[in-house]
Amino acid sequence: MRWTRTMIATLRDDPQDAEIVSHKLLVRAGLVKKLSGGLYTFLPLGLRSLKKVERIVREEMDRAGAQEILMPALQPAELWQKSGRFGQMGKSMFTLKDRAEHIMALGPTHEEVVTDVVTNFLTSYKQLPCTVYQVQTKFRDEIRPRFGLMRSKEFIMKDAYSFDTSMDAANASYQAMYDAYTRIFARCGLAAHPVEADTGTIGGNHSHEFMVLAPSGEDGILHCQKCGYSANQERAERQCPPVRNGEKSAEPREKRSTPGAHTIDEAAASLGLPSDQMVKSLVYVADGKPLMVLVRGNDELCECKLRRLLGATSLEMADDETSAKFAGPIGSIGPMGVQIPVYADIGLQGARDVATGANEDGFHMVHVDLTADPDIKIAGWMDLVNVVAGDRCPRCGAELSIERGIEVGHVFKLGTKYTEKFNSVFLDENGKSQVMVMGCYGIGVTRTMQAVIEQSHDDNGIIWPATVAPFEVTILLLDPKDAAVSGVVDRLEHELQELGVDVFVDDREERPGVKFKDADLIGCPVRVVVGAKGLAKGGVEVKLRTGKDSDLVPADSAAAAIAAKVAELKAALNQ
RNA sequence: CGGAGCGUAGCGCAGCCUGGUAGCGCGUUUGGUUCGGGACCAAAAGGUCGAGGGUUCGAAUCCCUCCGCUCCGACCA
Repeated sequence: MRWTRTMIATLRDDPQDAEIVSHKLLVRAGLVKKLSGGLYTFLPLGLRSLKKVERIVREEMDRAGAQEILMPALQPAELWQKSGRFGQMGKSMFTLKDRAEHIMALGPTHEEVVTDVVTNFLTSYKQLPCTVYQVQTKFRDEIRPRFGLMRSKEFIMKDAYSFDTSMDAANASYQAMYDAYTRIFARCGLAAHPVEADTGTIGGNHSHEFMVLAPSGEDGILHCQKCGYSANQERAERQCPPVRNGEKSAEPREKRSTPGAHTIDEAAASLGLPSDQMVKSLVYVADGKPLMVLVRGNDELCECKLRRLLGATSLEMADDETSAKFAGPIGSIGPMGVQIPVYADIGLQGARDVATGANEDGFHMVHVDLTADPDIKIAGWMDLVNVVAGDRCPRCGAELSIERGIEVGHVFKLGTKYTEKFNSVFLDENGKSQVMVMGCYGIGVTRTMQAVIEQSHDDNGIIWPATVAPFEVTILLLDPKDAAVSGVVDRLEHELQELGVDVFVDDREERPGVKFKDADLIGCPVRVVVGAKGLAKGGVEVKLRTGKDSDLVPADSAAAAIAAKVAELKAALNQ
């Protein structure tokens, strides 16, 4: 392909609306063009990379024994009502009506459709296990699209679904996908780390996310250097330090004046207590119902854990008015005598002498015994806190560290959540009807492509891994008007194509500096410079995007040498 | 949706406070000189100043409403 016949516009300046480096580069290198918030056109260069990621995904899915299918993006709402997710997904699902006034949805994911499909086809244990997948555009009405392709309203996802006869068999299918994912990301040149994750609205009981570490990542990942435990902050656990109780336990509770103290730190200072002997009491409203949560003074509540444990769709902190109505003014809340359910973090179990708000502005209560106090009713003890760096590993007790990550893939063990609702049964060896066990597996293909850039770039531009670069080789035609030079380029281009190399020629009538800068920006792995100067010295100059110096290679043997180099680069990633 | 910011040429921005001729850099077109890491000179094309309303003799500028975009939070591949 030739630059002058390709729709590429490289930009010198960073786009005004891009924040993270991969988003800037995506736009500057002319890979995508924004149509509107969360909606992007893939330009020729960007599409080529995207297709390469897709190809790797397909190869690995096929290798793992999955079959490619293609399901409709447009789906009847009834399917979603059947699974019970219509309300749950409602806000983030694009819905519309057809001319007969039937409510339709643009698929944000396909558990419902696929379960409906296979229920008709998979009727015997002899057909199982079965895994199907598709590469398709998904639609999600994101609350806040962000960072270019990272979180967009329309994106390309590879979604796979496995169906098995038993939990054990399902675990094997899960493992096969897990292994395929590991290979897919490695082949894309990405370091993606599997971490234990929250299953969210997809459901099921066990899942792993594949995370690309990056400061711009939207998730926190807790990691243990010692034993290798890794988990998304949304679900990470910890070994809890013992509760700090007072010197003299079980004294009668006592109200103390704490004028002006509204934060834990202020109250702790006022009472002369350490913050981990304080109890933080928070009033929330979950699906319209008020409740109270208690965590240690030095801990943060993890709202997503609370939401999951309550099974709530909406969850927000109560406003001042609501808080005062059911407990006390914000800043002085406590669990004594409240008429709403109170849930406490497991880290507070055994707390016999702690301090809380007194439900009265300017007062706190000390010597509070959470278990024995007759005025305190704990509806449930749950893991509710946000685990942070410095907390102890739940497995081995070593100190946890935290990093940011981009979620490029997510694998779920779903159990029978969907297959039961859709009555997806098969006949086993004994002719007995059984419900299939399901798993689902997603890769954000467009996001993966951007994650590659996020992880692999320098000040000059993108550094594409050879497997997913829009082109493997860029030839810079430095003196387009020189017939000898352009003759060499024509031949080299042709020879490389014959050898199966993706080659791109910058044939613009630009000064060399411009071409060098753009070549670095676009970032193809091998750069070949063909110019009068080089030819006079005896050949063409071959340089890797990652390297510093270029090799002078005789024009006649250049194609073979370059093709070998490309093959080597790809082999290193594909092993 | 809550909080913050922005919207002026394809891109990046100034002008707005203090109302009066629509401006700069990059890019684009033409001509010339250049030519190995984002050249220079000259000429040119390109604008409903996000939209609507109001104030005013006069609005990019002041006021109101709406829309869009970006950032922080909840959602997620």
